[in-house]
Amino acid sequence: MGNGEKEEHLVAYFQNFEKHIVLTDIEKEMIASYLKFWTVPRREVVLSQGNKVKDIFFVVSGAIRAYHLDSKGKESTIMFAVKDWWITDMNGFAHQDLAQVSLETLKNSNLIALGYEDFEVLLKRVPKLERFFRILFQRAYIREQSRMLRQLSMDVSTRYTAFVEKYPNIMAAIPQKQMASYLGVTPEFLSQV
Amino acid sequence: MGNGEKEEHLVAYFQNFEKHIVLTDIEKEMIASYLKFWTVPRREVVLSQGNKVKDIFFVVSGAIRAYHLDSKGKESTIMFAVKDWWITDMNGFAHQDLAQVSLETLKNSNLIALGYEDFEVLLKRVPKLERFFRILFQRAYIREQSRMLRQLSMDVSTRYTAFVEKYPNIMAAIPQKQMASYLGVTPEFLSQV
DNA sequence: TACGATTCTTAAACTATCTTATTTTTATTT
DNA sequence: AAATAAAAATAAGATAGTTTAAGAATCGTA
Repeated sequence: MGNGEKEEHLVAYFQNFEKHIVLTDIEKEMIASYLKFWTVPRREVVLSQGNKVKDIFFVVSGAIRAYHLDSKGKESTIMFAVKDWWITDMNGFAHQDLAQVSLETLKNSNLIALGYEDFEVLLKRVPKLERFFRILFQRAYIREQSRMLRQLSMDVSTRYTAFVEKYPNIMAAIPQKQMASYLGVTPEFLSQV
Repeated sequence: MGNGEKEEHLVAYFQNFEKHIVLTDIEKEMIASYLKFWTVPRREVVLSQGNKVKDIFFVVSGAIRAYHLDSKGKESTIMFAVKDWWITDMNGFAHQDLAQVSLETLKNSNLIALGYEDFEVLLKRVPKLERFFRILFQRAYIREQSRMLRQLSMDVSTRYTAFVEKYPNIMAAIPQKQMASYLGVTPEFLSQV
């Protein structure tokens, strides 16, 4: 990847921060020095269930899915991330534990990775980032809670419709099979619905 | 409520902050000046679905349940909070929207309430709090994501066992009926399990 | 401590969703 | 463009969870 391309990706990265906080050029430089730029082909696993979680990823372009594989081989999709989303196994990342999910690209993707130690260092050196991630996690929490509410109170077809309305761009990026494992039903049943 | 009692509750409040950050006496005083001390009897609704969400609550003692009521009258329990937990309708609170859930005490409870405007002001005046709430929401996000994983990948009895192991103290505080509406099954079925 | 209200249990009939298997359609690679 | 692999649709029998209803146990308040 050329340097010009990296610059482009950095712009997207900082635009994301600047939705909630204002960074000086010096702060941006400092942050940039910790980042890793990944170019990943379609269907590649960037984090494997059972392994230590090293990084949190920002999706510059492409799409990623987080899924869990249980002992019977059943897949459960925990999350999708497209352009401008952050994703990792948050439990493993925050507590430096093993991953409960795998992360796999759905398309050729450009990611920006930030290691756990570097994340912690950056929060200390650029305290403004605490605010950014406070808002990010607050929103993530709200999203998950809303999802659980839909899961408990709506039937499959209503849940499907709600998801499509809320995230049309994600919808477009994924096969129905994975949608089913996100909604908690079999692909065969979703197909009928 | 006497002033000595309020002092006691404040101690619990600040001990909670001090799990993640260190506050000076001046900061504590400033924070305290924004707080509201509520004493609420059992089975009282402190936030009603459809109303504006004014406060975020810290549970000093007692227990609270957050539940949603759908058009068919079916209850879905979104969350329980016992001693030392924070609770509100986070979506309504953060976006100053209407509540999607009601909050009801399960026992006589002592709560500390913080209004939305005051919450925002405090984050500006005591920026350390951004770190505290970043960690709080990060953990809340992890919790919700783990719950969804259990919901998708485990059957009812495994989910029940997992919950009891994870939150034995919450378990003790709630009727099985409400547990069922948290797990997403009927009380009759949970009873068989 | 006793009354009324709430919660828990049990059971039978019912329904939504799952499983498995087969066919058709759509993507991806050669 | 053909060949191959993956995904979606369809259908029938199996199962997990629901509904309804009635009796037993427990809890909270008088």
